[in-house]
Amino acid sequence: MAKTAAKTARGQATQAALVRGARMVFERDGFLGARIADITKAAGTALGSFYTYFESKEEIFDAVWDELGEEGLNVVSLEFLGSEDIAAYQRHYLEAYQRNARLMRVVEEVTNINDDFRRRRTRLAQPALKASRDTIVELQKHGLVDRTLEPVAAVRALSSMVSRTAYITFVLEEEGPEVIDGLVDTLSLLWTNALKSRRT
Amino acid sequence: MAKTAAKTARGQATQAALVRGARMVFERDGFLGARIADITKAAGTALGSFYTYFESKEEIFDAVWDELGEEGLNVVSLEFLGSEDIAAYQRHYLEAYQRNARLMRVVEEVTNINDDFRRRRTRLAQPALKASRDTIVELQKHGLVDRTLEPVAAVRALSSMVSRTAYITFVLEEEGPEVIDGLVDTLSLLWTNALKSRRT
Amino acid sequence: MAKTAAKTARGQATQAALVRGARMVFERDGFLGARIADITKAAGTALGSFYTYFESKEEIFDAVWDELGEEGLNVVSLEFLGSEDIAAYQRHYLEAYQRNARLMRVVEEVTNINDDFRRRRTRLAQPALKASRDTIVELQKHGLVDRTLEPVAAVRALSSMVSRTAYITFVLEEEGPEVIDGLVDTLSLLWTNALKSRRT
Amino acid sequence: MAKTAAKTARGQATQAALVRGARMVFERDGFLGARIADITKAAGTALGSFYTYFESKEEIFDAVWDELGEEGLNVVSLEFLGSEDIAAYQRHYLEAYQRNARLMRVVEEVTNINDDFRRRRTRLAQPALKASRDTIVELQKHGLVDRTLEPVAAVRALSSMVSRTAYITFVLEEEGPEVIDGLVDTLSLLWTNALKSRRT
DNA sequence: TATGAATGAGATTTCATTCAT
DNA sequence: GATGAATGAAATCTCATTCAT
Repeated sequence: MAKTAAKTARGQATQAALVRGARMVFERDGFLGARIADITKAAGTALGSFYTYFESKEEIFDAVWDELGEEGLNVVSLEFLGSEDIAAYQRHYLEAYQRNARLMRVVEEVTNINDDFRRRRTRLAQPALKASRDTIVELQKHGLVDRTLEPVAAVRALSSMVSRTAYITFVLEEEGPEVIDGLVDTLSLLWTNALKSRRT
Repeated sequence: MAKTAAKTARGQATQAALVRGARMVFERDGFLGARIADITKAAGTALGSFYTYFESKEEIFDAVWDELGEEGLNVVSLEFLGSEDIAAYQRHYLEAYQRNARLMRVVEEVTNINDDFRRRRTRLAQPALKASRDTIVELQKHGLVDRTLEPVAAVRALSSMVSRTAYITFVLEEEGPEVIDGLVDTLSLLWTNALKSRRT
Repeated sequence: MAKTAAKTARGQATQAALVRGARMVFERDGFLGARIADITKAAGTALGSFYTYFESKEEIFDAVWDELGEEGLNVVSLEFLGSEDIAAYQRHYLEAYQRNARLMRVVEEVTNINDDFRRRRTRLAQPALKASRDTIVELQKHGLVDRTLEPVAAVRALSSMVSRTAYITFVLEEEGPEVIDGLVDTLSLLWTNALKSRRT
Repeated sequence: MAKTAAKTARGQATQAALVRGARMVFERDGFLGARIADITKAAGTALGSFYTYFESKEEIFDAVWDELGEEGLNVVSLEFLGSEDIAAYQRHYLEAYQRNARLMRVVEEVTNINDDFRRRRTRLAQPALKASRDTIVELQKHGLVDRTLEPVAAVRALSSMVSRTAYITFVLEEEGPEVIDGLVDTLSLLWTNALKSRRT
């Protein structure tokens, strides 16, 4: 993806500084508001050096997003539904979201602006969504989840519920980590209840 | 909002043509992709006429959004929770979303780009959100909704679930109206189950 | 000059309203800052009516300037040099300048922008300047004015002294009528002394 | 003042070329008539390079004016009144004015158009005006200048006389350097006579 | 005559990207 | 590799003037 995989130590340092600077500027100014010149300034490099490592603003955003990828923020998984770790999983997700709220705002911005990024983000989410669906199907077989639910739609609905609530809470309302406990309680309860099969 | 309220019939026709043209161009090219010149071309007016009626692309987008406002797409309400009309309400919402999917994509785009618009949209949603919360509180009093749920968080979560699912289904996946029946079934069930208080 | 000499009473009223409105707007916004639309708004007429009576902003400025012409502000005359009315003449000039200071600022603006207006203004000043020169020459013959002075240069110098001092005082420093007495004293003295022939 | 102080020699050369080009274009077309594109064309740079060094036409005009500042054209000083150098000082001023007549026309244009520039020009003139006033006061103490003259008004009047005469002669009438001798004679005489205290 | 909507030429300004050193 | 100056395409916006009613 990156134009050049920096080979020398000096090169690697410059490239890393650019990614760090880019994250800073994106968080402060948004994607559209960020100018290449701002990024190189924040990185302490010359303007021209940007193009030694990246072809465009989109590409360096991808690099920033990659660094974030390991936080598990790309998708809300339902794989833990059967286990007792549901709450723990949700807490983990919400904490990561809150920590990266500024950047998540930009991720939403770019998703709605750039088709390539949207496709990439969607693609990356596929495996987790498929696993979630399989989990639902499995639980339906065992009568632990309502059998009238359409599995794919249910996955979309529940992961939307969690991710969008995180967006509203941490991006729009800019709440801090102190609200997480309450959120976990409410979301876990809704999630569990929503799926649980009823014996009339 | 509009710079000038056209006084003559001719003026009103031009203004209306511009709003119509703007909607067309926004749907086709997105907000950022739309150029003023494209809008006037679509409206069949001279470039300068745009500025007779609007001060900026933002302002004409507001006008387009106003026309959409009556569709009830600004917020998912929970006021019908207690009644038997839940499914009907959801069907109505989803049908409107599907009909306006192209524009809803742009609404999301602008929301993530323009702080003024975001604030305006959020402000408009407040009354419905408050009414939804009151409904939840009321139902909790009567034991019809789980009392351990935090009402505000629950409203956010459930309305997020519906609106975001609509976004994924009709904007990202570009599904047609034929999927609405199945969606209504699944969403109603999840929504009802999620909140229903359990005796055990 | 004016496109149309309004013939009907109604037309004359409109034309007069336009000139009045133009003066107001010129004083408030300057020549460049004045837009035709501002002028018609101030005059209470429709935009299009402007072009019934005037061909351009320059032309209506000429009309405003004409109205001012009778104030004798176009040139500082030295014709009263020989008489005892020097101070009275200067007082009259300074009072008129102070009364019309806002417009005189605009006159200077237009003079430096528009060659046609500059030529017209210069042309209008010629007779008074010639008369002033003749007066000087006459007084030199009688030994009342220093004979080594070059008459044309002297006229330029002394009328400049008065008009420019008025500009600095009333336009730049925005002084009120209360400073006129002191100014008249100083300017009269300088003027008289400057020219008076010396016996030594 | 300038947006960027060019760091490399190449940059400094470009910046200097722009200022040179601007002066050329201003002299030829006036301030309003000058387009940024004309300036860059005259400088032999790309349009965009203008904005590397200047934010606006006003700012580059300031730079041109700065270069002119050293000519002493900003204000007519009366500090040499007491000495025998009066004529020499006036000659120096008039020669500089004649040399820069084309630009002085534009300076007057901008002064009447742009409030910021007017303020800046006025501010720069203050020290010399104060020194001139002090000189007058001093000479009055020694009985060398008429004591009934108001010093500030006298300074305004006499410097106006010289600067405005220069404007009329070199800008409006476009006279060449050959008229300077005559002018110096007349202006020196007027100036000296005007102030000289009379015993009678 | 009066009205006010329509027109479009023209200038400014931004900033991603290239390139010479 | 690093530097930062140079480039120019592209889009916005203004407003004098025209024109249909």
